Amino acid sequence: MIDINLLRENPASIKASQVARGADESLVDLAASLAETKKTALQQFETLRAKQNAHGKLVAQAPKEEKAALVAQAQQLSADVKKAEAEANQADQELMVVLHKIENVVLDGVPAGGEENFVVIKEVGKKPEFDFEAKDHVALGELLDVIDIERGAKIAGSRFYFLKGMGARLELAMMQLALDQASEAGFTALITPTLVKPEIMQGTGFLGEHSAEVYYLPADELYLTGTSEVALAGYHSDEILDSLETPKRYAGWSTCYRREAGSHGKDTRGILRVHQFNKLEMFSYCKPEDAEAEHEKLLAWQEQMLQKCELPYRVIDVAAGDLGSSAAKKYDVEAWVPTQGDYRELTSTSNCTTFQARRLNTRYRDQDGKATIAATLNGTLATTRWLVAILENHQQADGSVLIPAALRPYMGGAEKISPVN
RNA sequence: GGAGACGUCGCAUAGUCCGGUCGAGUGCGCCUCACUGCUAAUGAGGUAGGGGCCUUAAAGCCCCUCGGAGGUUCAAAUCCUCUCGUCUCCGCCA
Repeated sequence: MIDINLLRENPASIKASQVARGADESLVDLAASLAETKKTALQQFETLRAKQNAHGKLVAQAPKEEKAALVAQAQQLSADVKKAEAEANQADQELMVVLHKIENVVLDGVPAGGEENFVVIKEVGKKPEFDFEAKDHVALGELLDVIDIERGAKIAGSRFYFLKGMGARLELAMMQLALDQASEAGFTALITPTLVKPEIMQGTGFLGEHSAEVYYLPADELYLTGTSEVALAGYHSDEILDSLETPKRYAGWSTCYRREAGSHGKDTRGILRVHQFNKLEMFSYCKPEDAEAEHEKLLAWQEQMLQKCELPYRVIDVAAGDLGSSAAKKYDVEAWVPTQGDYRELTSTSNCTTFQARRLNTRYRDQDGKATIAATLNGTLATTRWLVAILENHQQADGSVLIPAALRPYMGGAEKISPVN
Protein backbone atom coordinates (compact mmCIF):
# COMPACT_ATOMS: atom_id res chain seq x y z
CA MET A 1 0.00 0.00 0.00
CA ILE A 2 1.28 3.44 -0.82
CA ASP A 3 1.86 6.09 1.83
CA ILE A 4 -1.27 8.17 2.29
CA ASN A 5 0.87 11.18 3.21
CA LEU A 6 2.61 10.95 -0.13
CA LEU A 7 -0.80 10.93 -1.73
CA ARG A 8 -1.50 14.26 -0.08
CA GLU A 9 1.90 15.86 -0.44
CA ASN A 10 3.16 14.67 -3.79
CA PRO A 11 0.46 13.03 -5.89
CA ALA A 12 2.39 13.91 -9.04
CA SER A 13 5.15 11.43 -8.14
CA ILE A 14 2.60 8.64 -7.78
CA LYS A 15 0.97 9.54 -11.07
CA ALA A 16 4.32 9.53 -12.85
CA SER A 17 4.97 6.08 -11.42
CA GLN A 18 1.60 4.76 -12.57
CA VAL A 19 2.29 6.11 -16.05
CA ALA A 20 5.73 4.48 -16.17
CA ARG A 21 4.07 1.18 -15.27
CA GLY A 22 1.36 1.62 -17.84
CA ALA A 23 -1.13 1.59 -14.97
CA ASP A 24 -4.15 3.79 -14.40
CA GLU A 25 -3.07 7.25 -13.21
CA SER A 26 -6.61 8.48 -12.60
CA LEU A 27 -6.69 6.30 -9.47
CA VAL A 28 -4.43 8.83 -7.79
CA ASP A 29 -6.84 11.75 -7.96
CA LEU A 30 -9.70 9.46 -7.08
CA ALA A 31 -7.86 8.22 -4.00
CA ALA A 32 -6.96 11.76 -2.97
CA SER A 33 -10.56 12.90 -3.14
CA LEU A 34 -11.79 9.81 -1.30
CA ALA A 35 -9.19 10.51 1.37
CA GLU A 36 -10.64 13.99 1.82
CA THR A 37 -14.17 12.62 2.04
CA LYS A 38 -13.08 10.10 4.61
CA LYS A 39 -11.27 12.70 6.67
CA THR A 40 -14.35 14.93 6.84
CA ALA A 41 -16.62 12.04 7.72
CA LEU A 42 -14.22 10.81 10.38
CA GLN A 43 -13.97 14.22 11.99
CA GLN A 44 -17.70 14.52 12.11
CA PHE A 45 -17.96 11.14 13.77
CA GLU A 46 -15.26 12.00 16.29
CA THR A 47 -16.93 15.24 17.28
CA LEU A 48 -20.21 13.46 17.90
CA ARG A 49 -18.51 10.64 19.75
CA ALA A 50 -16.77 13.13 22.02
CA LYS A 51 -20.18 14.59 22.87
CA GLN A 52 -21.58 11.16 23.55
CA ASN A 53 -18.67 10.20 25.78
CA ALA A 54 -18.94 13.41 27.79
CA HIS A 55 -22.65 12.91 28.17
CA GLY A 56 -22.10 9.31 29.20
CA LYS A 57 -20.03 10.51 32.15
CA LEU A 58 -22.89 12.76 33.23
CA VAL A 59 -25.28 9.84 33.12
CA ALA A 60 -22.97 7.72 35.19
CA GLN A 61 -22.60 10.34 37.91
CA ALA A 62 -26.16 11.60 37.96
CA PRO A 63 -28.40 10.83 40.90
CA LYS A 64 -31.11 8.28 40.27
CA GLU A 65 -33.99 10.64 39.80
CA GLU A 66 -32.22 12.57 37.00
CA LYS A 67 -31.03 9.53 35.14
CA ALA A 68 -34.14 8.86 33.13
CA ALA A 69 -34.09 12.28 31.50
CA LEU A 70 -30.38 12.10 30.74
CA VAL A 71 -30.69 8.66 29.23
CA ALA A 72 -33.39 9.92 26.91
CA GLN A 73 -31.01 12.57 25.61
CA ALA A 74 -28.28 9.99 25.30
CA GLN A 75 -30.43 7.85 23.07
CA GLN A 76 -30.66 10.60 20.49
CA LEU A 77 -26.90 11.17 20.64
CA SER A 78 -26.31 7.49 20.22
CA ALA A 79 -28.37 7.39 17.05
CA ASP A 80 -26.45 10.33 15.59
CA VAL A 81 -23.13 8.71 16.41
CA LYS A 82 -24.12 5.42 14.79
CA LYS A 83 -25.05 7.20 11.61
CA ALA A 84 -21.85 9.22 11.49
CA GLU A 85 -19.80 6.14 12.23
CA ALA A 86 -21.40 4.20 9.41
CA GLU A 87 -20.66 7.05 7.02
CA ALA A 88 -17.03 7.22 8.12
CA ASN A 89 -16.62 3.46 7.70
CA GLN A 90 -18.19 3.55 4.30
CA ALA A 91 -15.82 6.33 3.20
CA ASP A 92 -12.85 4.43 4.58
CA GLN A 93 -13.77 1.25 2.71
CA GLU A 94 -14.16 3.13 -0.54
CA LEU A 95 -10.75 4.71 -0.03
CA MET A 96 -9.09 1.39 0.77
CA VAL A 97 -10.42 -0.26 -2.36
CA VAL A 98 -8.80 2.41 -4.53
CA LEU A 99 -5.67 2.68 -2.41
CA HIS A 100 -5.00 -1.03 -2.79
CA LYS A 101 -5.20 -0.70 -6.54
CA ILE A 102 -2.35 1.79 -6.69
CA GLU A 103 0.99 0.09 -7.16
CA ASN A 104 4.26 0.89 -5.48
CA VAL A 105 6.00 4.05 -6.62
CA VAL A 106 8.88 3.03 -8.85
CA LEU A 107 12.32 4.33 -7.99
CA ASP A 108 14.07 6.94 -10.08
CA GLY A 109 16.06 5.37 -12.87
CA VAL A 110 13.82 2.35 -13.36
CA PRO A 111 13.26 2.01 -17.11
CA ALA A 112 9.74 2.87 -18.21
CA GLY A 113 7.69 0.53 -20.38
CA GLY A 114 6.86 -3.14 -20.50
CA GLU A 115 8.55 -6.52 -20.38
CA GLU A 116 10.76 -5.88 -23.41
CA ASN A 117 12.04 -2.52 -22.15
CA PHE A 118 14.51 -3.92 -19.63
CA VAL A 119 18.04 -2.56 -19.50
CA VAL A 120 21.02 -4.90 -19.44
CA ILE A 121 23.32 -3.84 -16.65
CA LYS A 122 26.10 -6.31 -17.22
CA GLU A 123 27.06 -9.62 -18.72
CA VAL A 124 29.40 -11.88 -16.79
CA GLY A 125 31.19 -15.12 -17.63
CA LYS A 126 31.99 -16.85 -20.85
CA LYS A 127 29.31 -18.68 -22.77
CA PRO A 128 30.36 -22.26 -23.44
CA GLU A 129 31.30 -23.22 -26.99
CA PHE A 130 30.62 -26.83 -27.84
CA ASP A 131 32.34 -28.71 -30.64
CA PHE A 132 29.49 -31.18 -30.55
CA GLU A 133 25.72 -31.04 -30.70
CA ALA A 134 24.63 -29.69 -27.32
CA LYS A 135 21.79 -31.55 -25.64
CA ASP A 136 19.03 -29.77 -23.78
CA HIS A 137 18.38 -30.43 -20.11
CA VAL A 138 15.57 -32.85 -20.86
CA ALA A 139 17.81 -35.06 -22.99
CA LEU A 140 20.60 -34.78 -20.45
CA GLY A 141 18.21 -35.54 -17.62
CA GLU A 142 17.16 -38.71 -19.35
CA LEU A 143 20.64 -39.75 -20.42
CA LEU A 144 22.03 -39.24 -16.92
CA ASP A 145 18.87 -40.62 -15.30
CA VAL A 146 18.53 -37.54 -13.07
CA ILE A 147 15.21 -36.09 -14.23
CA ASP A 148 12.18 -38.27 -14.90
CA ILE A 149 9.54 -36.19 -16.58
CA GLU A 150 7.48 -39.04 -17.96
CA ARG A 151 6.80 -40.55 -14.58
CA GLY A 152 6.18 -37.11 -13.10
CA ALA A 153 3.42 -36.65 -15.63
CA LYS A 154 2.14 -40.15 -14.94
CA ILE A 155 1.52 -39.55 -11.28
CA ALA A 156 0.75 -35.81 -11.15
CA GLY A 157 0.22 -34.56 -14.69
CA SER A 158 2.13 -32.19 -16.90
CA ARG A 159 4.72 -29.85 -15.42
CA PHE A 160 5.57 -32.38 -12.70
CA TYR A 161 8.77 -34.40 -12.56
CA PHE A 162 10.96 -36.58 -10.42
CA LEU A 163 14.49 -35.56 -9.56
CA LYS A 164 16.39 -38.78 -9.27
CA GLY A 165 19.75 -39.96 -8.00
CA MET A 166 22.45 -37.40 -8.67
CA GLY A 167 19.75 -35.00 -9.88
CA ALA A 168 18.08 -35.01 -6.51
CA ARG A 169 21.45 -34.68 -4.82
CA LEU A 170 22.42 -31.84 -7.12
CA GLU A 171 19.39 -29.84 -6.12
CA LEU A 172 20.00 -30.44 -2.43
CA ALA A 173 23.67 -29.55 -2.92
CA MET A 174 22.68 -26.26 -4.47
CA MET A 175 20.31 -25.50 -1.61
CA GLN A 176 22.97 -26.36 0.95
CA LEU A 177 25.56 -24.23 -0.76
CA ALA A 178 23.14 -21.34 -0.88
CA LEU A 179 22.16 -21.80 2.75
CA ASP A 180 25.82 -21.86 3.81
CA GLN A 181 26.50 -18.70 1.89
CA ALA A 182 23.45 -17.00 3.34
CA SER A 183 24.34 -18.06 6.87
CA GLU A 184 27.81 -16.59 6.49
CA ALA A 185 26.24 -13.36 5.36
CA GLY A 186 24.16 -13.23 8.53
CA PHE A 187 20.89 -14.65 7.31
CA THR A 188 18.78 -16.71 9.69
CA ALA A 189 17.55 -19.92 8.10
CA LEU A 190 13.81 -20.46 8.14
CA ILE A 191 11.85 -23.40 6.86
CA THR A 192 8.46 -21.91 6.27
CA PRO A 193 4.85 -23.07 6.10
CA THR A 194 3.75 -23.49 2.51
CA LEU A 195 0.07 -23.25 3.34
CA VAL A 196 -1.10 -19.85 4.54
CA LYS A 197 -4.29 -18.11 5.49
CA PRO A 198 -6.18 -15.83 3.13
CA GLU A 199 -5.25 -12.65 4.97
CA ILE A 200 -1.54 -13.37 4.63
CA MET A 201 -1.87 -14.17 0.94
CA GLN A 202 -3.88 -11.00 0.56
CA GLY A 203 -1.44 -8.94 2.58
CA THR A 204 1.53 -9.95 0.49
CA GLY A 205 -0.34 -8.95 -2.63
CA PHE A 206 -0.45 -12.29 -4.39
CA LEU A 207 -4.21 -12.39 -4.64
CA GLY A 208 -4.25 -9.38 -6.91
CA GLU A 209 -3.20 -9.80 -10.50
CA HIS A 210 -1.59 -13.18 -9.69
CA SER A 211 -4.59 -14.78 -8.05
CA ALA A 212 -5.05 -17.26 -10.90
CA GLU A 213 -1.50 -18.48 -10.22
CA VAL A 214 -2.28 -19.61 -6.71
CA TYR A 215 -3.47 -23.02 -5.57
CA TYR A 216 -6.33 -22.85 -3.11
CA LEU A 217 -7.67 -25.53 -0.78
CA PRO A 218 -11.30 -24.57 -0.21
CA ALA A 219 -11.97 -27.31 2.34
CA ASP A 220 -9.44 -25.71 4.66
CA GLU A 221 -9.47 -22.13 3.38
CA LEU A 222 -5.72 -22.22 2.86
CA TYR A 223 -3.51 -21.16 0.00
CA LEU A 224 -0.38 -22.94 -1.22
CA THR A 225 2.44 -20.46 -1.47
CA GLY A 226 4.25 -19.85 -4.73
CA THR A 227 7.29 -18.61 -2.85
CA SER A 228 8.44 -18.52 0.75
CA GLU A 229 8.39 -14.72 0.38
CA VAL A 230 4.76 -14.98 1.46
CA ALA A 231 5.60 -16.57 4.78
CA LEU A 232 8.72 -14.46 5.26
CA ALA A 233 6.86 -11.21 4.65
CA GLY A 234 4.10 -12.32 6.99
CA TYR A 235 6.59 -13.42 9.64
CA HIS A 236 6.79 -10.01 11.34
CA SER A 237 3.34 -8.75 10.40
CA ASP A 238 1.67 -6.60 13.08
CA GLU A 239 4.98 -6.36 14.93
CA ILE A 240 7.26 -3.54 15.96
CA LEU A 241 10.88 -4.66 15.65
CA ASP A 242 13.25 -3.37 18.31
CA SER A 243 15.76 -1.94 15.91
CA LEU A 244 16.86 -2.20 12.33
CA GLU A 245 20.25 -0.52 12.68
CA THR A 246 21.44 -3.65 10.94
CA PRO A 247 18.96 -5.26 8.59
CA LYS A 248 17.13 -8.39 9.75
CA ARG A 249 17.82 -11.08 7.19
CA TYR A 250 16.11 -14.42 6.69
CA ALA A 251 16.89 -17.24 4.31
CA GLY A 252 13.67 -19.12 3.72
CA TRP A 253 13.60 -22.58 2.24
CA SER A 254 10.38 -24.02 0.93
CA THR A 255 8.70 -25.92 -1.81
CA CYS A 256 6.80 -23.55 -4.10
CA TYR A 257 3.54 -24.24 -5.91
CA ARG A 258 2.31 -22.41 -8.98
CA ARG A 259 -0.65 -23.15 -11.19
CA GLU A 260 0.99 -21.58 -14.24
CA ALA A 261 -2.44 -20.62 -15.47
CA GLY A 262 -2.23 -18.62 -18.64
CA SER A 263 1.15 -19.99 -19.64
CA HIS A 264 -0.20 -22.90 -21.66
CA GLY A 265 2.19 -23.80 -24.40
CA LYS A 266 5.01 -21.78 -22.83
CA ASP A 267 8.14 -23.68 -21.81
CA THR A 268 6.27 -26.94 -21.91
CA ARG A 269 9.44 -28.95 -22.27
CA GLY A 270 11.41 -29.93 -19.20
CA ILE A 271 11.59 -28.33 -15.79
CA LEU A 272 11.92 -24.69 -16.73
CA ARG A 273 8.32 -23.94 -15.81
CA VAL A 274 6.77 -26.37 -13.37
CA HIS A 275 3.98 -26.53 -10.80
CA GLN A 276 6.22 -27.49 -7.92
CA PHE A 277 9.83 -26.67 -7.16
CA ASN A 278 12.16 -25.76 -4.33
CA LYS A 279 13.59 -22.39 -3.61
CA LEU A 280 15.89 -20.68 -1.18
CA GLU A 281 14.78 -17.12 -0.77
CA MET A 282 16.55 -14.21 0.88
CA PHE A 283 14.37 -11.73 2.69
CA SER A 284 15.49 -8.51 4.37
CA TYR A 285 13.81 -6.09 6.69
CA CYS A 286 15.64 -2.78 6.89
CA LYS A 287 15.27 0.95 7.39
CA PRO A 288 13.76 2.63 4.33
CA GLU A 289 16.88 4.72 3.82
CA ASP A 290 18.99 1.55 3.69
CA ALA A 291 16.79 -0.26 1.18
CA GLU A 292 18.63 0.66 -2.00
CA ALA A 293 21.99 -0.37 -0.56
CA GLU A 294 20.46 -3.62 0.69
CA HIS A 295 19.07 -4.29 -2.76
CA GLU A 296 22.56 -4.05 -4.25
CA LYS A 297 23.78 -6.50 -1.60
CA LEU A 298 21.08 -9.03 -2.41
CA LEU A 299 22.02 -8.77 -6.06
CA ALA A 300 25.70 -9.27 -5.21
CA TRP A 301 24.89 -12.41 -3.21
CA GLN A 302 22.87 -13.78 -6.08
CA GLU A 303 25.73 -13.16 -8.47
CA GLN A 304 28.07 -14.93 -6.08
CA MET A 305 25.88 -18.01 -6.24
CA LEU A 306 25.75 -17.92 -10.04
CA GLN A 307 29.52 -17.65 -10.07
CA LYS A 308 29.90 -20.57 -7.69
CA CYS A 309 27.80 -22.59 -10.08
CA GLU A 310 30.08 -21.37 -12.88
CA LEU A 311 27.23 -20.06 -14.99
CA PRO A 312 27.45 -17.27 -17.56
CA TYR A 313 24.79 -14.69 -16.80
CA ARG A 314 23.54 -11.19 -17.27
CA VAL A 315 21.83 -8.79 -14.91
CA ILE A 316 18.85 -6.80 -16.10
CA ASP A 317 17.06 -3.83 -14.63
CA VAL A 318 13.41 -4.78 -15.08
CA ALA A 319 11.14 -2.15 -16.64
CA ALA A 320 8.40 -0.49 -14.61
CA GLY A 321 5.57 -2.24 -16.42
CA ASP A 322 7.01 -5.65 -15.65
CA LEU A 323 7.43 -5.07 -11.92
CA GLY A 324 5.16 -6.74 -9.43
CA SER A 325 2.77 -4.32 -7.77
CA SER A 326 4.83 -4.32 -4.56
CA ALA A 327 8.21 -3.78 -6.20
CA ALA A 328 9.72 -0.33 -6.64
CA LYS A 329 12.68 -1.79 -8.50
CA LYS A 330 13.68 -5.26 -9.58
CA TYR A 331 16.77 -6.94 -10.94
CA ASP A 332 16.65 -10.29 -12.67
CA VAL A 333 19.75 -12.40 -13.03
CA GLU A 334 19.47 -14.53 -16.12
CA ALA A 335 21.68 -17.46 -16.93
CA TRP A 336 22.71 -18.48 -20.41
CA VAL A 337 20.84 -21.52 -21.65
CA PRO A 338 22.87 -22.89 -24.58
CA THR A 339 20.15 -24.86 -26.35
CA GLN A 340 17.82 -21.90 -26.25
CA GLY A 341 20.50 -19.48 -27.34
CA ASP A 342 19.13 -17.07 -24.80
CA TYR A 343 19.32 -15.89 -21.24
CA ARG A 344 16.65 -17.20 -18.87
CA GLU A 345 15.68 -15.84 -15.48
CA LEU A 346 17.26 -17.74 -12.60
CA THR A 347 16.81 -15.19 -9.86
CA SER A 348 14.92 -12.06 -9.19
CA THR A 349 15.39 -9.50 -6.45
CA SER A 350 12.88 -6.82 -5.59
CA ASN A 351 13.02 -3.73 -3.45
CA CYS A 352 9.51 -3.33 -2.08
CA THR A 353 10.43 -0.22 -0.09
CA THR A 354 7.71 0.34 2.54
CA PHE A 355 4.86 -0.82 0.31
CA GLN A 356 4.60 -4.41 1.49
CA ALA A 357 5.42 -3.66 5.13
CA ARG A 358 2.74 -0.98 5.30
CA ARG A 359 0.03 -3.40 4.28
CA LEU A 360 1.34 -6.06 6.66
CA ASN A 361 1.90 -3.50 9.41
CA THR A 362 5.55 -4.29 10.06
CA ARG A 363 7.37 -1.50 11.86
CA TYR A 364 10.59 -0.87 13.75
CA ARG A 365 11.74 1.54 16.43
CA ASP A 366 13.86 4.30 14.98
CA GLN A 367 16.52 6.08 17.00
CA ASP A 368 13.94 8.34 18.62
CA GLY A 369 11.98 5.29 19.66
CA LYS A 370 9.21 6.04 17.21
CA ALA A 371 7.48 3.17 15.44
CA THR A 372 8.20 3.52 11.73
CA ILE A 373 7.23 1.41 8.72
CA ALA A 374 10.08 -0.87 7.67
CA ALA A 375 11.27 -1.61 4.15
CA THR A 376 11.30 -5.15 2.78
CA LEU A 377 13.33 -6.77 0.03
CA ASN A 378 13.56 -10.24 -1.36
CA GLY A 379 15.75 -12.20 -3.70
CA THR A 380 16.24 -15.75 -4.92
CA LEU A 381 19.39 -17.58 -3.96
CA ALA A 382 18.70 -20.94 -5.60
CA THR A 383 15.84 -22.74 -7.28
CA THR A 384 15.19 -25.99 -9.06
CA ARG A 385 15.31 -24.12 -12.35
CA TRP A 386 19.06 -23.64 -11.94
CA LEU A 387 19.50 -27.31 -12.75
CA VAL A 388 18.62 -26.49 -16.35
CA ALA A 389 21.50 -24.06 -16.62
CA ILE A 390 23.94 -26.22 -14.69
CA LEU A 391 23.26 -29.32 -16.76
CA GLU A 392 23.35 -27.57 -20.09
CA ASN A 393 26.37 -25.34 -19.53
CA HIS A 394 28.56 -28.04 -18.01
CA GLN A 395 27.82 -30.85 -20.44
CA GLN A 396 30.67 -32.69 -22.12
CA ALA A 397 30.99 -34.39 -25.49
CA ASP A 398 30.41 -37.83 -23.94
CA GLY A 399 27.12 -36.68 -22.44
CA SER A 400 28.45 -36.37 -18.91
CA VAL A 401 28.06 -33.19 -16.88
CA LEU A 402 30.82 -31.67 -14.78
CA ILE A 403 29.71 -30.67 -11.30
CA PRO A 404 30.82 -27.14 -10.37
CA ALA A 405 33.61 -27.35 -7.80
CA ALA A 406 31.65 -25.47 -5.15
CA LEU A 407 28.89 -28.08 -5.22
CA ARG A 408 31.12 -31.15 -5.01
CA PRO A 409 31.56 -31.16 -1.23
CA TYR A 410 27.79 -31.54 -0.92
CA MET A 411 27.73 -34.48 -3.34
CA GLY A 412 30.22 -36.73 -1.69
CA GLY A 413 33.05 -35.24 -3.70
CA ALA A 414 31.70 -36.41 -7.06
CA GLU A 415 33.19 -34.46 -9.96
CA LYS A 416 30.77 -35.36 -12.67
CA ILE A 417 27.55 -37.10 -13.48
CA SER A 418 27.95 -39.74 -16.12
CA PRO A 419 25.40 -41.36 -18.43
CA VAL A 420 23.95 -44.63 -17.16
CA ASN A 421 23.55 -47.67 -19.33
C1' G B 1 -12.61 -36.69 17.54
C1' G B 2 -14.60 -35.58 23.03
C1' A B 3 -14.24 -32.32 27.60
C1' G B 4 -12.47 -28.00 29.82
C1' A B 5 -9.42 -23.51 30.85
C1' C B 6 -7.40 -19.19 29.08
C1' G B 7 -6.27 -14.74 25.54
C1' U B 8 -5.69 -7.30 29.12
C1' C B 9 -0.59 -1.52 27.77
C1' G B 10 7.67 -5.29 26.67
C1' C B 11 6.99 -9.74 30.29
C1' A B 12 3.94 -11.58 34.40
C1' U B 13 -0.68 -10.51 36.32
C1' A B 14 -5.36 -7.62 38.67
C1' G B 15 -10.00 -6.10 36.78
C1' U B 16 -14.80 -9.73 33.99
C1' C B 17 -19.35 -12.93 38.58
C1' C B 18 -22.48 -7.52 40.18
C1' G B 19 -21.74 -2.78 32.68
C1' G B 20 -20.73 3.74 34.00
C1' U B 21 -15.83 6.13 39.21
C1' C B 22 -11.17 1.42 33.92
C1' G B 23 -7.50 3.27 28.39
C1' A B 24 -7.02 0.11 32.68
C1' G B 25 -4.13 -1.35 39.15
C1' U B 26 0.32 -4.11 40.80
C1' G B 27 5.21 -6.59 40.16
C1' C B 28 9.38 -7.16 36.86
C1' G B 29 12.04 -4.96 32.94
C1' C B 30 13.40 -0.31 30.71
C1' C B 31 14.29 5.34 30.82
C1' U B 32 15.15 10.04 33.68
C1' C B 33 16.39 12.32 38.28
C1' A B 34 18.09 12.12 43.55
C1' C B 35 21.36 9.62 46.94
C1' U B 36 26.18 6.91 46.55
C1' G B 37 33.88 6.57 45.73
C1' C B 38 31.98 2.65 41.69
C1' U B 39 28.30 -1.03 41.42
C1' A B 40 24.28 -2.67 44.10
C1' A B 41 20.38 -1.09 47.14
C1' U B 42 16.86 2.84 48.06
C1' G B 43 13.55 6.98 46.83
C1' A B 44 10.75 10.20 43.09
C1' G B 45 8.86 10.40 38.27
C1' G B 46 8.12 8.31 33.49
C1' U B 47 7.19 4.02 30.22
C1' A B 48 1.42 0.78 24.42
C1' G B 49 -0.03 1.83 19.40
C1' G B 50 -2.71 4.45 15.63
C1' G B 51 -5.49 8.73 13.78
C1' G B 52 -7.02 13.90 14.08
C1' C B 53 -7.19 19.24 15.82
C1' C B 54 -3.89 23.17 17.07
C1' U B 55 1.16 24.97 16.71
C1' U B 56 7.31 27.48 13.90
C1' A B 57 7.88 23.84 17.65
C1' A B 58 6.72 22.02 22.32
C1' A B 59 2.60 21.52 25.20
C1' G B 60 -2.41 20.64 25.12
C1' C B 61 -7.12 18.66 23.51
C1' C B 62 -10.21 14.91 20.91
C1' C B 63 -11.20 9.95 18.68
C1' C B 64 -10.07 4.63 18.14
C1' U B 65 -7.75 -0.04 19.98
C1' C B 66 -8.31 -5.02 26.32
C1' G B 67 -6.97 -11.77 20.31
C1' G B 68 -10.56 -10.80 15.87
C1' A B 69 -15.67 -9.94 13.89
C1' G B 70 -20.64 -8.99 15.00
C1' G B 71 -24.69 -8.03 18.66
C1' U B 72 -27.36 -6.06 23.22
C1' U B 73 -27.24 -1.10 25.77
C1' C B 74 -27.76 5.80 26.60
C1' A B 75 -22.98 3.34 28.04
C1' A B 76 -19.00 -2.94 27.13
C1' A B 77 -12.20 -5.22 29.05
C1' U B 78 -16.88 -6.58 31.73
C1' C B 79 -23.16 -9.33 28.99
C1' C B 80 -24.49 -12.44 24.26
C1' U B 81 -23.08 -14.91 19.40
C1' C B 82 -19.51 -16.42 16.06
C1' U B 83 -14.38 -16.88 15.00
C1' C B 84 -9.00 -17.37 15.58
C1' G B 85 -5.07 -18.73 18.83
C1' U B 86 -2.77 -21.08 23.25
C1' C B 87 -2.85 -24.72 27.07
C1' U B 88 -4.65 -29.16 29.95
C1' C B 89 -7.12 -33.89 30.14
C1' C B 90 -9.34 -38.19 27.47
C1' G B 91 -9.53 -40.97 22.88
C1' C B 92 -7.10 -42.20 18.24
C1' C B 93 -2.68 -42.33 15.21
C1' A B 94 2.53 -41.79 14.16
